[in-house]
This record gives sequence, structure tokens and C-alpha cells, in this order.
Amino acid sequence: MPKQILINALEKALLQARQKGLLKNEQTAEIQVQRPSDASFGDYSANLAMTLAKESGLPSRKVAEILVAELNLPPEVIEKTEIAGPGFINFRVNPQWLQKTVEEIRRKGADYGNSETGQGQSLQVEFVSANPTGPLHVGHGRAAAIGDSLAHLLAKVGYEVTREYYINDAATSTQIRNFGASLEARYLQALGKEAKMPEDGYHGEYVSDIAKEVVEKEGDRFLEMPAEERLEQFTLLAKQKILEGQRADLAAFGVRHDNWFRESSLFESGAVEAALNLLREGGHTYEAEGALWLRSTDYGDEKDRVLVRTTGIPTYLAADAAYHHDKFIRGFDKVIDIWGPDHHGYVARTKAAVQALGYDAEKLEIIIHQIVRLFSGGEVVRMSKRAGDIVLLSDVLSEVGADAARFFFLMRSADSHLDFDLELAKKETPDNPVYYVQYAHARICSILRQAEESGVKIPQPGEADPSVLVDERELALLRKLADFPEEVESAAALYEPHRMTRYAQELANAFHLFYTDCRVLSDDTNLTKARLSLVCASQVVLQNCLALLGITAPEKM
RNA sequence: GGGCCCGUAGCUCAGUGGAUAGAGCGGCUGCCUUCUAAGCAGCGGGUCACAGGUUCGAAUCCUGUCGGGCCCGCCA
Repeated sequence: MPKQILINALEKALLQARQKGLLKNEQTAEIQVQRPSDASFGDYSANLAMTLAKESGLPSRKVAEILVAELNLPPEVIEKTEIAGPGFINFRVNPQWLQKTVEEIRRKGADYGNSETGQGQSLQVEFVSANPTGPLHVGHGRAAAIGDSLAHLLAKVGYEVTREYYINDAATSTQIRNFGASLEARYLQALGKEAKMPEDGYHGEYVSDIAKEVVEKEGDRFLEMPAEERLEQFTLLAKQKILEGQRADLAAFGVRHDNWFRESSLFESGAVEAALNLLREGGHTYEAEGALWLRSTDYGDEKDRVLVRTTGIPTYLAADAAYHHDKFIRGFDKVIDIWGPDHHGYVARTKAAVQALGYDAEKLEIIIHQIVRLFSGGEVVRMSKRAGDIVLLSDVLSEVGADAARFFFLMRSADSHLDFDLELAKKETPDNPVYYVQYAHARICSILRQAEESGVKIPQPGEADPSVLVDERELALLRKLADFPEEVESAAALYEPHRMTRYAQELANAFHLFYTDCRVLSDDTNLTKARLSLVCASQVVLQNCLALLGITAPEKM
């Protein structure tokens, strides 16, 4: 990687300059190499001279000159070094090096872009984790897209990744009981009986749908049951049905969790009690007003939080503390939770609980994504009759398809509110970025088909001479392809999968430009071979990129 | 009242302290006898909310103000 080569070379040059007494700086400045804002400046750029100027008492351009004189760069990678502007050192990559990456990409195939950054550390991404009291909505869709793509990214940079779904199914949960009671009421109503919905009942149409299904399959056999047992049965049924639906929605979205973890299992196994004891023994709790409190303020929370209610029933936080304890007991080196914006208030207390249990706060990363608003023709959409104001993920999927939904959910950074334009996502025109990207892949496949049909052999890696790829469009495409590992690296390091949708668009653009200006199949045998090889490399990178996003790469459109 | 996120082109948003701040959409204008026009080219478009501060250098970091969203339970 040129970037790493440059950083190493600059480091060495700085050391030499110091040893020779040309620069007096003692401090070890972090050496940065970045992309210049304007490509005409070069492929890479270093600001080192500017950061050293003040301390060395020399003008930054002078410092740059000293550094450049000490620089020793492999000419086959970096062909040109120059000082520009206030003291930037700009580098241009040797086209030879770019041309060689075609072969490297083709040899590595699906592994191109992999790295060892994660060093095989085990890492868990927990995402979606919706309450079993209703179907998944668009917010969950965003979480699913982010979580799944992030998991792909982290696996690509060398982590051992587990995807987990936390089922909030605690039997003591008031919400679940309420939901069960709602289903019971709808069931009785479906059988023509008088029944009142509970006070904070679930009025969405999906509850009635489930009730009707129960009537169809089980008839009126619950009527005779004692009230308490019946409620229990319906609570169980409600949970089960919703969970089935959630699994089906995720499957339709192409998201698969390795592990579905039941909150209730923490109570059954005694893990909640154990975690509470640990917190007590560590002196992180106290009793007040008949409840057990966590001293979360010790770890920066704005107030202490209840762990066990006056009723003796543990809170969600108690279970969550036990849950995270369990994650670390299972040996995860790093745990990432992806939550909706309505949970941001729980970040501080959860991190507090984790620290009180003796773990480094840095081992837990909580990503909060902001809300999704659906638009159609400039109007906010409330699509679902079944769930009131909530727009269901399944509705969006049947409307625009999984690929478009994934891409749109991943177009913005998690921090940013997402306006999802359904019309645009449905369009089969270049305005729609997901089609734009997929079309590039379809075009690639079309060229390869065309070549085969006309009897032109696709060269194996190494069979083409890439040095004939000198057109500006070809070099621009090569640069984009060569960028891929660095893009993956930073998207993974920053936990920002949305960077890859942007990269996908840029890569597709570079390919379309190449396609327009450079005819692949021509009478010039060597050029045809080299360009076919470049097309194959483009296909590899586009596929790898789309795989990280969880989006298909169609061969025809 | 407090917390979190956001404020950048008409709209939706990128932008890991660097050079003349970018993309897509929308608008207008061109380009198909040639590997997919689901493409390409061109034209417009900016007080980076505002005010201070830190820095050689700020859209980016800090403080404050204003505006928008979400949240603030011994619910989950």
C-alpha cells in the first residue's frame, strides 16, 4: 500500500534529518498521509512539514525541502514527489504500480481488500433486538442494514465476528404481559365475546390478525381456561408469533443473526442474580426507597439508576448488565451494540454497569442511529394501516426490494437523520444510485459475455500486459480500484459502513466513464486483453464492495 | 429545565485540522448504425446557522447563542 510506504519513508526521513541536525524537533509528530483535495496535486499528500515548521523555527517549505532530500521512496511505487502550496509534500503514484494492481486484484478475488487489522479478535455486533411486541419497522431496517454491513466490514479486516439478536422476552416485562393481554382481548372479540383492551394495550391491526390466526388454528379451546393460565398462554403465543414475523422480515432482508439470545434465559440461568451480586459485592449498589440502585454516577451517568424495583422485580438495566456480563464471559474482545435514537439515554447507564462489573468501557461501543422518515413525492409517508404511525420494514421491502432498501439505509451516516425517498428507490433509472451501481456490474458482465460470444478469450491474471492502460479514464479507474483496501480499512475502523455506498457510487462512476471513453473489444489484441483484465478487476472490486453492503451484483439488468 | 444527534448548493446529504468546500437529485442543453442511453458531456448554483476562542491553518476542535429532531419511568 502506497500510503503505508509513504508514512514509513517520511518517518525515516524525519529521523535522518534529526540525526544530521537539520531539524531540531524532539516531539514525535504523528505522520499523516492524506488524499489531496484536488487530484491535480497528486495521489497522496503529507502535511508533516507544516506541523514541524513552528517548532523547528524554519519556514514550512524549507522543512519540506529538508524532508524531501532525506526521502527514499521506491520509484516503482512513487514516481514523483513535489513541494507545493504552504508546504505540502505531494506524491504521485507510478502508473506501473497501478497497472500491477489489476493482477493483484484478480489473484486475490473475493479476498481483495482483506486485512489483518482485527488480528482474529472476537467481536460481537448486536443489532435490531426489537421488542417482541410488534413487527419490525423502518427504524429496525436501518439498524439491520448498518449492523449487517458493519459485521461484514469487520470480518473483512480480520475480526472474528458474531451477529447477535437480543430478544427482550423477560416474563416479568410489563410490556410483554400487556401485549399478551391485548392479544387475549382480540381473541375473545374475534369469538364474539365482550372483552376490553388493557389500558396501555397494543391497538395495531397486527394484533387482531394474530388473534384471527389463533382462532383459525386453535378454535375456542382457550375460552374454558382459567384467566391466569389463559393470559400466560396468550403472552407466550404473542411473543412467539411476533418473533416468527421478525425472523421472516430479516430473512427477506437478507440479514442472518448467528445467535438469538433470550433475555428470559438470563433469569432462568440465574445470571441476573449473579450480576446483581457482583455489583453488590463491588460496592456499586445501595438500597434506597425500597429499591436497589446502581451507582452509575460513579461512571459519569447523570443520576443513579434502579436495578431492582420495590416490587422485587429487576429492571431492564439489571438484565442488560447481566447480558453484557455474559457477552464478556463468552470471550468477546469487543462488543458493539446498535441502538435506535430512543435508547440514547441508556448509553451512560449501560456503560456504567459494564464498568462496575469490571470491564473497560472501551470494550463496549454503542452506536446510535437516528430516525428514518419515508418520503414519497415530497410527502411524509405513513404507509401502514396495521401498525398506526409506524411504517413496517416488510412494507418497504415489498415496495422497493431488499437491494434498494439496503442501499438507501446505508447512504447516510448513522448520526444523520435519514430521509428515505421511496419513489427514487423504486425508479429504474440512473437517478437511483443503487441501479447506477448495479448497472455498472451488469455492463461488466455484458462485456465479458460479448467477448466470449465473439471468441475472445478472457485473459488469466498475468496473461495481459497492463502497461498499455494509459488513458486518463483507465488510470482513474485503476486508482479507484487501488483505493478499495484503504476505504474498507477506514470504514471498519470508524464503524461507518455508509462510506462504502459512497465508494460504490464513485467506483461505478469511474467504470462508466471508462466504458464511455475506452472501447474494450477492439482489433488491438494487446489492448483488448489488458482492458478485459481491467474489466475483470473492476468486477471483483464491485462485487466485494456490494458484498460488504449486502447487495446483489446482477449479471443482467 | 437536562441529555443525545443534526444545521454545508433550491432539495437530500458527503467531507479522518490542510490547498480553489464536493456528490446525487431537481432545472436547462447536447450525445445512441459501435461491448446495455439503467450511460456520458456541458451550464448554472455557497455568509459551511450565528458569535467568539484554540491553531501556521477551522465546515471540522472548544465555549456560547439561535433553529430542527429524538429522549428524559422503580416501561422496554
